[in-house]
Amino acid sequence: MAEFMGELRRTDYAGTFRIESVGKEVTVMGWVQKRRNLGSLIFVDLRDRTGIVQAVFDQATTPSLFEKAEKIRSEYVLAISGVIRERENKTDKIPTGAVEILASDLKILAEADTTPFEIVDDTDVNENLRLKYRYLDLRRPSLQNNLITRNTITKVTRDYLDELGFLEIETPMLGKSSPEGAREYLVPSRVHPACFYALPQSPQLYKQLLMISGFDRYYQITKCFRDEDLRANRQPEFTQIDLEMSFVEKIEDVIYPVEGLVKSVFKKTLGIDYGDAHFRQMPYKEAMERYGSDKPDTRFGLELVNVSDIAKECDFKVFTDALSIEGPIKGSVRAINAKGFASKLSRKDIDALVEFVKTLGAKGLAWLSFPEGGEIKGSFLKFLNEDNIAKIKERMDFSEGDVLFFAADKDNVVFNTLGGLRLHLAEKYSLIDENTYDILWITEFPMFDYSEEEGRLVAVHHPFTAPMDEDLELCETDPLKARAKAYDIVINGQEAGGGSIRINRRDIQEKMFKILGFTPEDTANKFGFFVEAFKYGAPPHGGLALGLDRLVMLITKNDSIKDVIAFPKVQNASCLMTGAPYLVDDKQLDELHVKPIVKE
RNA sequence: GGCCCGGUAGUUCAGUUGGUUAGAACGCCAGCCUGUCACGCUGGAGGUCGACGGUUCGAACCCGUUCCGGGUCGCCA
Repeated sequence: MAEFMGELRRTDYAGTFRIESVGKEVTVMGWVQKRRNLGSLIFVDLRDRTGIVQAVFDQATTPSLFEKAEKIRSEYVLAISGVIRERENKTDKIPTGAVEILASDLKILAEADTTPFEIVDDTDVNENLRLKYRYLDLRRPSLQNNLITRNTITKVTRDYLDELGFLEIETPMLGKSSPEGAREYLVPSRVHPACFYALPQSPQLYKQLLMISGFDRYYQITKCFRDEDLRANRQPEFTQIDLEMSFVEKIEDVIYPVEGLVKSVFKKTLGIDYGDAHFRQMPYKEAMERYGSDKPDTRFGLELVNVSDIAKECDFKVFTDALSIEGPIKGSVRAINAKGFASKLSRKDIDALVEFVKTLGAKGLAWLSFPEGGEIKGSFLKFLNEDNIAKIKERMDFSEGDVLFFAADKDNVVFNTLGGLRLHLAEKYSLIDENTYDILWITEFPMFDYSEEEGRLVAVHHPFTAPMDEDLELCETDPLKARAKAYDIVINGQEAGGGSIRINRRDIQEKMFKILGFTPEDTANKFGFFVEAFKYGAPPHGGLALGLDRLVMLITKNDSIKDVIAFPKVQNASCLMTGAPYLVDDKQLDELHVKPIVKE
């Protein structure tokens, strides 16, 4: 039977004892990691969030206590009192391995059924089961440490931003649906039939309004919601470190303080000191052309090279067709050189890569292989003449041992294909040094993108993003070439955050709405209160949001966002532990004016 | 919505011409054991082979459907 704590109170955490602790009278409380019963000597490993300490129960000296200890099983909750003494046999497997507690009192605070899986750090238990019993999975030290690191990061963030005069201000969870952007979670209103709140995709509008209110520097560590499909690094509810600053105009006005924050986080969590140098900035165009991605992983090569001019001279229809594509997005032929891969890639491997790129939207992948001491071979060699090959060799630095991959299509498809291929190759052939952090800014994003689906221009960032001063005119004359004062911070090929300088001049804002095809009526409907606010004195402002979960993931070197969130959801946005979302009573639906689904 | 992968004791897995009573390891239970720390030794319990249907004398295995989960593409201003 479980007992009360009585007079016992914890004096120390289990993981804190060292050889210096010898002689100390202590009381520890925690869970049983392991019990080893040797007959008339019992060892109990007691675990709390700081670590494990061994307690000893000796039948010869404390027979009644020993009898009680015989009942102990894994994951029982115990209070153990005793004196710290040096171990006869020390171990360096745990930090407390030089000492142990000679138990003089024991209280069984809670018994425990056998857990559905063993609580050990290096587990290969199925994730579903662990998520169903998330509270048990969270007992594992690695997950505890992830959440402890997460706490360190938010603490450092608050300290750092507070130091710079930022105010933490909360904004509503129940807001108004805004039509652009990600799909929103909606909450039906009881008192307003047929009306819905939307959970925020981000506090974007509110934080800009706070600037208009004069709060000057705002931040918030807040939940955001997006009703889109999940990925390894994407959850339906996630946390952003969201900030906004007034009286900023250049991107550096925002970027530099954020760099300071990121550096502070890396220093306090990993001890990595980035010094005073700024993170490097790479224009969007360069990122796309060199890496085929706006979130490039620059820890390895395999860079893209434009070979359109050479391809134009070939008789290869795939190339010439791609190059004759007309429309807002032009076609191109680009290639990457997998240096030294000729011996690594069999014909079968290459065929697999061709299949792989088809999942990225490519129609195919042309290739040339130059084996050591052999002849060049490849999928379209017969369409190349001597001159073509010579030019390719020179442009691509193509020599013995190399394999070239060519993609020919619209630019966006080519970038996606080769960008995806280079990541795939890097991962498959371990080209990345996992112990380094590569941090850079991507800048000069385009203002607009052409949506084939809607047949119009759409804002790449959002409609309140300021254009670069020198591109103001381009917005009207050649909008797809206009660049924005927008920036993303990219860490190890992951978008860790992004933001922009906002438009605060009404004339420019109106121009943007016009280019996006919003009529004054549209504008009033979609952003009425927001646009109106700008009439009453909006300071120049800008900001950014960092994805806290992704930041914690990167710093704790986890591949899955679930590992850094206490109670995450699975791919279909359900929670395996609680069963959410679930059916509700018809009565509840009725109150909310929502009709139950009638099953046929 | 598309594509790929997975589902067999509590857990991780094995299980081929389709053929007795479906195995192993760990965990669990019991007994023995005073220096273990992956304790050891002996014994034991534990299975709707995800579900449904079909083929067959006979299905964990073959076929179909379906459910659950993972990854990814679309999507994510």
